[in-house]
Amino acid sequence: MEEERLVTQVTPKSEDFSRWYLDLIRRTELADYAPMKGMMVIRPYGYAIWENIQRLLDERIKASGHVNAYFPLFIPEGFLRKEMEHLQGFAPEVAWVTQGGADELEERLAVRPTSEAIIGFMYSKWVKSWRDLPVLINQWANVVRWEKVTRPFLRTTEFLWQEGHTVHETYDEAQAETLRILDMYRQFVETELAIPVLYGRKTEQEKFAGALATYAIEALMSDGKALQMGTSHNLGQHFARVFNIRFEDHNQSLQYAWQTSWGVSTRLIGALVMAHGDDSGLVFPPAVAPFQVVIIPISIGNWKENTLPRAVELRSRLERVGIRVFLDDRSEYTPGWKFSEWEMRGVPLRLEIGPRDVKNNQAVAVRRDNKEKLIVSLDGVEAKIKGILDGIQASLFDKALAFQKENTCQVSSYQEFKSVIENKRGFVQAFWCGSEECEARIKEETMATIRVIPLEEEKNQKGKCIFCQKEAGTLAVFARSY
RNA sequence: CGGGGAGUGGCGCAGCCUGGCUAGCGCGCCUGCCUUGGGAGCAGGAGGUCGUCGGUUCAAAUCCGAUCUCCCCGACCA
Repeated sequence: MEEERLVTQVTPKSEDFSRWYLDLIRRTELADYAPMKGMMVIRPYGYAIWENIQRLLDERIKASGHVNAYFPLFIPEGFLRKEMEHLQGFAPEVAWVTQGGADELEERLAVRPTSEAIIGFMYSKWVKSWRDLPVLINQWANVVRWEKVTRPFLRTTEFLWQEGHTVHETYDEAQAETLRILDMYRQFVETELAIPVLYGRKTEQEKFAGALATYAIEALMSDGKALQMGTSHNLGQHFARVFNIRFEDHNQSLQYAWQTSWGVSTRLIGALVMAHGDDSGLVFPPAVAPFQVVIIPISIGNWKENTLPRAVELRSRLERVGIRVFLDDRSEYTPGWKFSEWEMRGVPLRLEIGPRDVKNNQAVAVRRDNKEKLIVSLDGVEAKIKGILDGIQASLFDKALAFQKENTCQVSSYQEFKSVIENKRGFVQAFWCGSEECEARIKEETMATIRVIPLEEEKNQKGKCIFCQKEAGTLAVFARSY
């Protein structure tokens, strides 16, 4: 009880999840509101997480044969108009540049909401032969979507992301790439962010505007709502046909190319907050935490002479083995204040060093995830800390997985479906006949949408549609979502 | 974009209905002393043209209008 009162500037999570989320983000300095609608500043503590995400994901992107490039921020209106479904999907949220300096532009420029159009145009110039394929390019960029409703990290007018854009000879290759990336995202999110995901195909209603098929990873936040964390699209030949991306194949026949695109965004930071955070604040998995360890010297007596040097030494020992450490040697705050502060900021492991510890050649380690306290000898401390951090990473995932399992259920009647969505939330598996009407009516009546049709469920399933009772071959996963 | 709520020092709020003298309070911040193993104490101090623009009035945080931003609930979305 007393402990929960420590963080007085943040609404408790159990009391009001939405306010907890917003309070926490500002109080811990992940982000702050900018004065323009829907825009935010990602502050250094939040941006550090993005840099870790970038570094770790970029490694995976490159390891799978992709290279980085950069395309223009602006897209001529005519380019967006080429693919009708794409245009219709994005038109309501495109920001336009109509003027350059004092002169009105002849053709207005879209601030990219996504880059398929401009990249499609460039690819048509670069792809001529089967020997040019595959093209495997990724870009790290910002995009702008003029959304009606915004929320820090989850949906902002401008956001940062990576978008991969590939070109292939055949449908099969494009489809293989689409699924390979989906799996890469799954592994990345589960390994580095410690968030378990469901993955599968999106319905026609939910797919990317202009794609043949969209696949996504979806995770459950701790309020029981789902969050789409990444998407991978098989674009088919839609963009190739309108941008004329053609190549001569092995038989000297001219073919339209097959494409994919895929992305994850700064939304992942919001997911970290909502998936792992608790009443004491943020809880970051060590893999992406801005600081993995915070060292707090216990300031008693002439601690600057006796204790601080040991803390400094400990910091360099840990840094030498690649651990991100912050030594909080500020004398204006008490140790107790620092404990709470760094707990709120989600640092995975706290190391306390006081006179007792100096005498015994040890430190007191306190895990953020379970508040467990343990004495760690400074002999071989590097390996021990690494071991603890690995343990935290693993147990955060296990905890989130247990939560996901507890909050996933299969229902067989519409009554049950409505009751679970209304009261317990979480993922709800139910048979669906495949009709858009049933999907739409369910959404209208329950606010739940089909998050994914799990890959392994796509075949060999038989049941009755939860809504219309007709024969259904698809076991879909429904949830209310962000 | 529709419905509702809200903008007052960094944060959380009071004051507004019923206009009036120096715009208050808690936390935070600054200085000093003293403390420091779970958000210490005392003393002194700084900081606000009350979101913005306009109107009414002798006089506006307060009344009226417009506008910007935030939050909640819906329609749209990474």
